Amino acid sequence: MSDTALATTFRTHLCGSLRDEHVGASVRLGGWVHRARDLGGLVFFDLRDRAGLVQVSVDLSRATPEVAAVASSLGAETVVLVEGTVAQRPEAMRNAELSTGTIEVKATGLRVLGPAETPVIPVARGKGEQLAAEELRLRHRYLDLRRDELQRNLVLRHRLMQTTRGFLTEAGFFEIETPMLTKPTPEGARDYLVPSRVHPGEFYALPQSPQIYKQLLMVAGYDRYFQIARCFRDEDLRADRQPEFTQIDVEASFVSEDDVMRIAEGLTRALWREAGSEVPTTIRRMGYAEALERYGIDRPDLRYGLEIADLSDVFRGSEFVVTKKALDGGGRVRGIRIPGGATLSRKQVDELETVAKGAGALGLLRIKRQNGALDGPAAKFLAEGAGDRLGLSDGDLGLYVAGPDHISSPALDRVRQEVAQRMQLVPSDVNAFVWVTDFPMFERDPATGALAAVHHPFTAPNPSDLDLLESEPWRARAQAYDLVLNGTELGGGSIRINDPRVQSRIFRLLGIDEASAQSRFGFLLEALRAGAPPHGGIAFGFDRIVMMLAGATSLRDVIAFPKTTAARALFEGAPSAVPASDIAELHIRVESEHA
RNA sequence: GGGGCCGUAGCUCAGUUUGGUUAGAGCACUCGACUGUCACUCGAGAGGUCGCGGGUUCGAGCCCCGUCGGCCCCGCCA
Repeated sequence: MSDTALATTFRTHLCGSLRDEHVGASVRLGGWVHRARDLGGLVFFDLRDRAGLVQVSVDLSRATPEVAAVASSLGAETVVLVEGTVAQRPEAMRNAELSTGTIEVKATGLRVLGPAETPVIPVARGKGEQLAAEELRLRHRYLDLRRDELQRNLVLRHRLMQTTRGFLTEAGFFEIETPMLTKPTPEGARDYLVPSRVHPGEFYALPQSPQIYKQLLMVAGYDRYFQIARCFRDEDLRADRQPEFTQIDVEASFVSEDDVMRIAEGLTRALWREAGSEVPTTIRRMGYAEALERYGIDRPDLRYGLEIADLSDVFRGSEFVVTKKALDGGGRVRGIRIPGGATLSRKQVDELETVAKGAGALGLLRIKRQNGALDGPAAKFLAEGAGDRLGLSDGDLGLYVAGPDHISSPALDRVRQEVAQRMQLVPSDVNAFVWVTDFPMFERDPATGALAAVHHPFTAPNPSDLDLLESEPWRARAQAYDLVLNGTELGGGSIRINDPRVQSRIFRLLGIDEASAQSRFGFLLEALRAGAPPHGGIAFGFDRIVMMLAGATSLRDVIAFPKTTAARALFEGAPSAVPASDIAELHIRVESEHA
């Protein structure tokens, strides 16, 4: 954006974009006083706007009394109008840390446009000075947002948004908005509910995602749709989870999994490029089963090895009680080999065991090879020569979990991640993208034993597994895919069911009877009966992508006005109580928690 | 719903282990000095509900109980 375009009645240029080429020019600038240095007869101050900082100097002996008075009483964060001339700085007075450091503006006019109280949290921070507490940063967000770091993040967010629009528009997608006041959904995350004034006792829900609407748009023939959609989920927060968040929501008709993945890769490539990074030309794919087998998780971090291996055979026949019990019970013994791990102390390995136990494992078996010999509680129970099949080289440590896969996989996943972090095996400059495919259609609710959709109930089964749906539903694979980067899920999607008969079968399997399906998803079933093209799509977690590309550690640093971990907005103080009359009008009653 | 950490001057923190005189420091702020600074420098000064409530004690920033707020994690997030 050129300065000419940003010139206004008040200003001719932006502070941060002045350069040597402007030397001699008369300029008018508006901005915030970043920091002032009053030397007595000479006052310097740094003036800040969205483009950056520029130094302004005021020679009090030559200034008018009015200008001199303002210059010697400048408080931080005051908004001022500066008139002056851009001048080259003397050689020795240049500041290499500023992009405007070779010049300064010699002020002839200086006026306060917006007086400012001393900021309650500092905007200008000294080198090495701590950031104010996050609570205060959120409470006084307009001050925190003035900081260069947050401005950079939000500008990047803007650019990524425009890149998304540009790329998808170019690819033939239409940006179409869907309602924010929608129908509550009984499963999935908890809904944010909005009471209806006109319909006593009835509620809207804020959308958890525009899922059904985008399918309706496909039925309606729009063929390719996208939306940068705000979504809401009333669940507890995390550093990477906000109650209201933004998805890049994409859906297309007459597509296969490959088509959606190709489009998604193109978008990802465009986004990463906009942020100055590259995505490999081909993104590898890995089946869900393989991901769980080798990494213990469906979103593996492939920046490092430490793969999980099945060592059941090595332990089979051993009288070691832990492994024997697991193997006899139909479980397995799986583990990871840590090259050079024999140097880990007893205490360190105990801490890894705590991690494994935290994930549900009963314990963490350890065997190390030192000076050729195997050492560890289970080692002496191994049959002659069996230990060699553990694949441990001298100095290695093997860590094993015995038991059923649903215990050992998550436990080994966490151990693997912990080891990688502690032993600094995670390269900082590698982007390991992977598509995880062939998710199962269903999983069992551990409490009730009932089938639940892994993805969502509109996900299409793999055509070759259609016959398994009723007989062995847990073996049926879905046409679903997740894009994973460095162990983080960037987005996920699926081919949807476009045959109403298949949709009914899935509902039945999920224990949703005809009447309930009709009342909950009737409008979708009806639409599918009206002639639905094969369609599918994907949704990306936009905030999370911005966070990664900005190098931020919290979603709050890439959202202008985020909520706290208790889902409060500290600046405006939401949520808040409302007048009793407003509540009465909505036909609802508030009960005290301790009534 | 559960676990952990944190809350002392406007801001960042020390002081809490072992209760004891008037609660400190740096930055910011106010006043004064200073014409080449860029985290300006120098001198002086002002600034405190130790988150809040209750308890123990002759005495509580410090110990105990409760509560509010923030952050991190588990559960939860089709």
